[in-house]
Amino acid sequence: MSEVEQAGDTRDRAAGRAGKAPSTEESQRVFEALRNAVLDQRLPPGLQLKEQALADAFGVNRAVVRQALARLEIYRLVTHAPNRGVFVAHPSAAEGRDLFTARRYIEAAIVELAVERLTEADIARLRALARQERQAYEAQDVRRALRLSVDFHLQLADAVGNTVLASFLDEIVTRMPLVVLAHRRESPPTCMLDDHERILDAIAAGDASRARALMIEHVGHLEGRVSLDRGAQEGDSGIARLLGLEGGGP
Amino acid sequence: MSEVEQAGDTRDRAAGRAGKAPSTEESQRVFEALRNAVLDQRLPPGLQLKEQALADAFGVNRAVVRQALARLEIYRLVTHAPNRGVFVAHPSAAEGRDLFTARRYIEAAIVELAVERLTEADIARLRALARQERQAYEAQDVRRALRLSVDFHLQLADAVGNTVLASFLDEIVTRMPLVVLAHRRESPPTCMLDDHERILDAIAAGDASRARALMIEHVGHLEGRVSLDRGAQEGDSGIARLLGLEGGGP
DNA sequence: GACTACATGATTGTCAACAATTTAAAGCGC
DNA sequence: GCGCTTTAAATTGTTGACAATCATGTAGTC
Repeated sequence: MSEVEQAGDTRDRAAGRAGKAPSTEESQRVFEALRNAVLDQRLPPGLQLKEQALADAFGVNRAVVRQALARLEIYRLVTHAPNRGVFVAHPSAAEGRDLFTARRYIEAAIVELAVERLTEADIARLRALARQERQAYEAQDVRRALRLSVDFHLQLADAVGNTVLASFLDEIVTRMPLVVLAHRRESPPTCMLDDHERILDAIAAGDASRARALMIEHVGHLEGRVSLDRGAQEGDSGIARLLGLEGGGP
Repeated sequence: MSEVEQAGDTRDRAAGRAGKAPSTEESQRVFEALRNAVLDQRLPPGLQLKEQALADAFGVNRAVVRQALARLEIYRLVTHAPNRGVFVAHPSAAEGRDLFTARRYIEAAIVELAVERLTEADIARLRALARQERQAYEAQDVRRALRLSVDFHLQLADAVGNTVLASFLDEIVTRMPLVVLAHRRESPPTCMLDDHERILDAIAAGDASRARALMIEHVGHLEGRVSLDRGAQEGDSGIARLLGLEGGGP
């Protein structure tokens, strides 16, 4: 298995944690495909997902697609307008803020538990992952780096062993890409090349409060990449964004 | 159904937070009915939920029931065995521990935010709720008290205003009754008559760390009502419990 | 008597056709 | 040309029937 499949592997395991449900197996396949598309930011917010088109594309029945879409809706990845169809979600700024706030608490809890529960093997594995990620960044392969970054967070949660917290984090990171797409700012990314490795250092050293502080700071770096200012572009239907009319201050 | 509908009001609002999805409206109804049944501990873990029977009972199509069951599965309220059916979930001791651990972190986060964000009106409303709950306890109406207790936690999360954390707490408290059913211990309930009111006092006083400590202690009281000892009855199929053969030490 | 093989009944999974609703466009009067 | 009504296409929502799978009970054999 090459590197791409390797990343895909961990992602499927992560998906398995949040939405274990092997429902009908077919709908599971469709669900994960769409979910991965969201994670890779291939689906623009607001896009309509038509049942028949998806059924044809996946070679399945409309009922199967319907079930997959229903699950996507529960994870807030799509919104369902009765009698009109389902559309890729367009999270509001408020929703984005809530997600980041929740993420800070969840990730803080995870690193706190990580200090107690992680084995040497876990740390070694995560270190390798973080190294791969930094190499990808240095090689300008942003796509792969982003993927590895997500995998790092999910695998850390996985290693801690709390299935509930892991599923919560999984839901959060799955919804994040849509927030980024909807509220991206063109400012340069804040320095966060070795955030993950420094967090691992603190965990390995058994320094819970430092690990916690570093993780919260790290989430802050991520949040810096989007603009979720209160009242900025609240409640618009997205047409302004689609036409590139955003960014104008009040 | 007088009482049921009464409590159903606040409960439905809580459900609306977690699973907004008005999918087909019909399946929403079925979903909430089953969810409320779990919350009231009317469904014994392990019970099979047959599609046709539910469809007849609710006067809807099997497809509608199917959709509702799929959502219940995502919330881990039921487990789905392919080609065999869905059964009321039977959470393991490990799952119960994970739920309580996660709950401590989530509730701690909520009270921390509550100190900053709650208005006087919020606190007054919650105080009234807590008082009702204590009166119910004193009147020996355990059922109603339990219901009001759940409502207190959900409404507190609601008042804080973070939809993500609120939905996480909602999922946790919804799954709790099954844990209690599966791992109840007959020990007397620890004193927690005025836990909620004391937490409110700390919040009103702006004492975040005290509110946090009280909430964590409160969750500890709740956890004391079940026995989730490691390795106690791990992985059994539930037959021992059904026959009343549990409780024998190793 | 215990175990295996088989037949039966029940339940879930899949599917295509039909009905209801909405969106878009064409037609028409002003 | 503009606005309203009517018509048509496209899409979602619903229903029932059919196929696949599994549990149960029965007969047969060692």
